[in-house]
Amino acid sequence: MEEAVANPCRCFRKGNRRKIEMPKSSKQRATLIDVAKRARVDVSTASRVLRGDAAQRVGSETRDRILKSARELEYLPNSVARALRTSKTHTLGIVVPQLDNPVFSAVIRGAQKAAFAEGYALLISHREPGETATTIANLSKRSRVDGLLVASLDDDEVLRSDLDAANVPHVLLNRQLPGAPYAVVLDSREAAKRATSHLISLGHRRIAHLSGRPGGFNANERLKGYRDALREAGIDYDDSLVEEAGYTFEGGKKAMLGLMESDATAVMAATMVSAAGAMATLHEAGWPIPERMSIIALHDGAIAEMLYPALSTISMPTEAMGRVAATILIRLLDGEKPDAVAALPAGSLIARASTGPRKI
Amino acid sequence: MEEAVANPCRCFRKGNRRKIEMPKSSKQRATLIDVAKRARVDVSTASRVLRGDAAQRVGSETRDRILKSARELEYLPNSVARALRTSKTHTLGIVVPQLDNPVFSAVIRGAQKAAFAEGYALLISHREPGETATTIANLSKRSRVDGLLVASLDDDEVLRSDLDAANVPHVLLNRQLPGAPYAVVLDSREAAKRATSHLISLGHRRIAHLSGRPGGFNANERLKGYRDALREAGIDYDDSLVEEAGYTFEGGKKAMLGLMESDATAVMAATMVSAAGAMATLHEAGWPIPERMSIIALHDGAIAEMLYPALSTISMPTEAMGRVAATILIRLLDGEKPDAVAALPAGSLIARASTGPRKI
DNA sequence: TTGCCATGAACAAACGATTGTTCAAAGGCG
DNA sequence: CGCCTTTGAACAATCGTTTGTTCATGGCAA
Repeated sequence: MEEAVANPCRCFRKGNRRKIEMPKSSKQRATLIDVAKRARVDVSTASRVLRGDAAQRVGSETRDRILKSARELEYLPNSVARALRTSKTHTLGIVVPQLDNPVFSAVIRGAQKAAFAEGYALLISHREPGETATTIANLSKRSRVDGLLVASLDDDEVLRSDLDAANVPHVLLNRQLPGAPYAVVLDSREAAKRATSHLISLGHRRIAHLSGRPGGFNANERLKGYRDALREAGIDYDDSLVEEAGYTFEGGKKAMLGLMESDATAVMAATMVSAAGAMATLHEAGWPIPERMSIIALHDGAIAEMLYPALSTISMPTEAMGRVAATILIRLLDGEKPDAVAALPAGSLIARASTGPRKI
Repeated sequence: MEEAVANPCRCFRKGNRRKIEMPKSSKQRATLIDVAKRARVDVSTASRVLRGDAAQRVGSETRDRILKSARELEYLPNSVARALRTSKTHTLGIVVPQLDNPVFSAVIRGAQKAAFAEGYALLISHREPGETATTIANLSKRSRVDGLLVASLDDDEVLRSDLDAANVPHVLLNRQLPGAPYAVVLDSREAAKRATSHLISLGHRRIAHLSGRPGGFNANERLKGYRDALREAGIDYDDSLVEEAGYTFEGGKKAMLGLMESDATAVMAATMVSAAGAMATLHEAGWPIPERMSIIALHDGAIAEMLYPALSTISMPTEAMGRVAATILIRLLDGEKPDAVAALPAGSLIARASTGPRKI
């Protein structure tokens, strides 16, 4: 019944194709076949010319005819057909745990730019914390993406098994995982050290740390940097000054509540968002920043300027991380053997109003 | 004959396939051919069963064999091949002007969820302000996406011609464009009215407005809502109190500078980001918020809580906008005729600390 | 018993590109 | 002047699905 409706179209198109040179209603995209037909060559020849196949020699006159024909028809290769034949989609997937965190926005932006520049598209997959592995696996198993850029706050084992199931080339973002070879990491340790040193140089001695996910790769690195700075300054490490805040506003708020019981005069937060939470708590309690409590965070971004007082930070090349990760992944897909781990240096101190000399 | 010599690889694989049931190194994904072979049916039959083709009757025994085979082989259809055959990629593209704006993050999240739920993937394209039309066109012309979700701050003509060039179904986000039928819009007018009314109810009479891109669809709507509220309260409209701030932090900062010359006691900002800029200026000048200047913004989000004082807002269903837009687009692609414009109601007032009674 | 129709499944042709192989003509060499 | 090597371009198979058609079979009515 519907068949009767659906059928004539095909037949019409077919017949039309064979008889008339340009049957397509200009709305219809031109295919390689159209180009070849118009240039009076075989599609294989047209393909080789348009792809710039060096192995095959083509007469310059023929070449010109094909090029001209393609230009006139505004030919653009159909990437689906190409993908099927070559089994490369020229699409990268990026998996992020939260979309509203400015850090991830920057990573996505960087990845997008690099991918685009290399002729790749970027598929985005927002993976809710509790969501199952299907997200990652689905993208790859149905061969929608050639490779994956993965940012995850999940436990090692969970992530590990997800990636195994996906069985697709991948580059980890700011994280290392035993068995997952490729990663781009920021020098969080050095950044944490610089942040802490800044506070020390302002005269602070009792410096607290709002840590990320305890046991996580980054949390450990940052803790190391924090201790490095203390050690260099001859300050004893006191683990009661380290409070878990995760990477959320709420986490920062709660953690700061605990820290206000201590004698800390300054805080080094793992990320801007948790720093913002800490500042909210301080405001509520009426503690002046930085007079009563200095605060500095890792990562820089627009919101650092929006906070009051403006947040001092150690900038981190997050956009570059996205860019580099995408580039590495593409190299990998091209069969090259890039370095397994790309370490990006920490950025510099951006001293704003949230840090000041110790007053008490 | 020569084939045997020249083509060893291919032949080997072919022969192998025919003899052994599961030649693939388990790393290799199973294809429909494998499933059919294992179930001893033709691939067309397998296809019809697995896709649930109602038009074709299949013996229940045969059906079971195919289903079982697919299960055992962990068959997942190759979406590229399917896309080639059906010319539907089951991929949506989303174009956004800025990735770090929390409003767009929310839209993307919503779109992602809805798309995913319908079996679509989401391709993201960050379109830098000055960037040429190629972004939009490239996604569609190479048939990578079936349709586009478009958020743009560009001028009507620019956007118009970009979309024309792309020639692909699209849904506009929070914007209407003559000639572009489908759009999801937020009720900015009502939101602006509510925000302004809130300030009026606090006793303010001289209320300034930080507007968006003047002449833009949203800026106009918001201005209307602002004037609606003033009119209802019997307050005269004074266009010297309307200052352009765009949608940026810097814009908000500058605009507030101008407003401080006026006798305004409250500000209604078009967006959180420009409100944050305005607050920064006030802080710099030492004007207490809300004592000397109340401020409220449209759209709610995490940063409203991070600002100091916490920003009062009229929440807007931005995530829903993404969700609805994706849903409409998919309906459209399914050949349905959804309503051209989906208007989402404004959210409610979230009164925080940045607005207070008029003091002077 | 013959003929016909429904049923269930195989056949085969696309979708638009890439790429290994073959083939005809032209050119060089002995 | 004929043979053999280049050179340039066509031929054809294939990627994994979908879907219009055809074909064999068995059951039923005439």
